[in-house]
Amino acid sequence: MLQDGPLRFGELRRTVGAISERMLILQLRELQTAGLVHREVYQQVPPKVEYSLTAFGRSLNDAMAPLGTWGEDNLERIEAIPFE
Amino acid sequence: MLQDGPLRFGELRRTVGAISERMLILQLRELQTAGLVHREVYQQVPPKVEYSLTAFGRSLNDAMAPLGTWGEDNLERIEAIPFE
DNA sequence: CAGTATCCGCGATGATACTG
DNA sequence: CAGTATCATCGCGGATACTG
Repeated sequence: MLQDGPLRFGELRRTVGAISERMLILQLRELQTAGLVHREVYQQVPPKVEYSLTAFGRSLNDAMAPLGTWGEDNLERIEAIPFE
Repeated sequence: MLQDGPLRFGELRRTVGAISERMLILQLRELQTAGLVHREVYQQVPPKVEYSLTAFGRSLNDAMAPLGTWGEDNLERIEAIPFE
């Protein structure tokens, strides 16, 4: 599970790991449009932008938590599934 | 939410709705390989095949239930999200 | 640092026809 | 009824280069 505090773009990138810069941006824009993520721009140099969940985003995060737990509980079995 | 009893291929197709025959088969085979779905073949004419969840499948279904509830609870807001 | 812009391949999916 | 087989398309996402 990811931390819940606001994260800067670079932090997010490192935290998520296996995602290209392009896709991370596209996803963030989409989540923002959907009202799940809030984007806060700080007018300064160097640029600083923080992303955080909205209340709506947190509600979805909560709803997905059991699925995350299931994934952890069944990691071995899941990883044993062959690629078709 | 879908019913949980065994369903025949045609029933599944009608129940799910917007899915091509091809994709339904591919998805079912994949779910079967993953151990989430059980496929029971009845040797008779006309052919009869029933699909049902395994215990593993039910556990995933349970883990996804809260997400389903969230979706229902937020249907209006979700449908208001514009296509990008 | 936090993005944009552009090009491009390839796999996912649809459409259609056929079968035991 | 319950699939399979084949072909064509299309847009997702990777790679790379550039910018305020």
